Amino acid sequence: MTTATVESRPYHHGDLSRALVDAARKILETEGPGALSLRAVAREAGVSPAAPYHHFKDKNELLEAVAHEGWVELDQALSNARASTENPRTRMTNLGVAYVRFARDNPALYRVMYDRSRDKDALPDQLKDDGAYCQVRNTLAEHTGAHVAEIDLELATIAAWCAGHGLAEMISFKQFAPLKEMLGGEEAFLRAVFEHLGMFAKFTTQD
Amino acid sequence: MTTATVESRPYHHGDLSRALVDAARKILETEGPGALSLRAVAREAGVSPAAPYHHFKDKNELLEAVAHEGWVELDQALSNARASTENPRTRMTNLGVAYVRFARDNPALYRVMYDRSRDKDALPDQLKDDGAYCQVRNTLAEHTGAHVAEIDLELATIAAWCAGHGLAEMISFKQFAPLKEMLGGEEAFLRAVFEHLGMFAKFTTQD
DNA sequence: CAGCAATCTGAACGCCGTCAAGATGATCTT
DNA sequence: AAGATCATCTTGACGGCGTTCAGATTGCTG
Repeated sequence: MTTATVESRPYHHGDLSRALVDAARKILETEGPGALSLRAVAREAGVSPAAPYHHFKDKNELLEAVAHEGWVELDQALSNARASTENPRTRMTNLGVAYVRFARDNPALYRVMYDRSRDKDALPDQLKDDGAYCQVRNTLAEHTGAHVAEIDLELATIAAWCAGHGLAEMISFKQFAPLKEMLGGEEAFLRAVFEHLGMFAKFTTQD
Repeated sequence: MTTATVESRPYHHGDLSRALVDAARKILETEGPGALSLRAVAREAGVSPAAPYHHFKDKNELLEAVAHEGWVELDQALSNARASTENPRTRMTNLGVAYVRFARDNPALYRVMYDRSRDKDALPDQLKDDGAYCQVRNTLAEHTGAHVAEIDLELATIAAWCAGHGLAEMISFKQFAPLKEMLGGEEAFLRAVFEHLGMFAKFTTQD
């Protein structure tokens, strides 16, 4: 038996680490973060409650693996958004929309990603090197040109990131439903909020 | 015996609801959200694990009471910030700084507040009537004058709120430490990020 | 094939949220 | 003042949780 996608070692199970992360993500999607217990993950993967401990130090480490996958996929979403936009004037807003849409489409995953970050008081390191955060900064740099100080670029990126995160966490709030309808849908609402931030255009004329 | 601050009825305990909320907040402050169990709260209040159920339907309802207190205190913090600033040019930024400072000074409480909101997909209703959210909108209205459409005002308020929330959740991230130091402290960093949003000034010249 | 190390199981510990049944004691009626 | 009533609190229990550990199982190495 033991037919499975072999990554590095075909163990008893095949590749239990992989299966556990998949099981966790399935539970997250279908039942939400509240139902994600280590025992439930093990159950979903068809394995005893203690088995995960041979692959992850504890529950937290499993969740970090899940969160890592989330960040990778967010990277890709932003890359796609950036590549698919020609007009530089709307590129930044499109990036923001793509960010929020990722969070809206994967709410439980997004929550796990930030819960891990908050517990560590740090975003994943790769974000700053070549990840999603860097995509925002580069797009911002394209838009503003070369006459902008490094520190201003950094601060504007942080500001944009914060706005995106805030909107991502609030986009589903009931209070915004009438406004969404008035503007013709969630997409339009999103775009409108981003444009009212005015942060990207204003940025260059700051001082 | 039974000497205690009587609110509506002097019960066996005195006022256990009050004591439970206080105990919960104490645990939140001293041990963080992870340590906040209903049993620990009961223990802290010197009462059996089942006692809380005569005052709150379940754990969630107790946390909602805690969150409610948090929103009230956030209201007050924003009121104070608004009242203490004369210069209308810096009023909006000061409001944002006060918001983030509240979150930084009460991280566990702030987290409970938003966790409850996310579970209900709604901010507390009073926010829209005369609470903190309304303070932001009013300050924004002062700043922009009367020639602004209602919907633009609303969108700008949402944008500001999202930015504040995002920054509140990220302010403690390690990645920002060097930038904080470079700018001369967390306060200056905060102010700089808010100013780079440029959202308030840009708002009037949007379209 | 023998031994070893990696992997998995089963059972246990203490903690959790919650509930039902009973004890306690304040209040209300008469 | 006495007794009934009812909100309040305790005790004890249930199942689920994260985690650990001793032991069974399995694939790899020599």
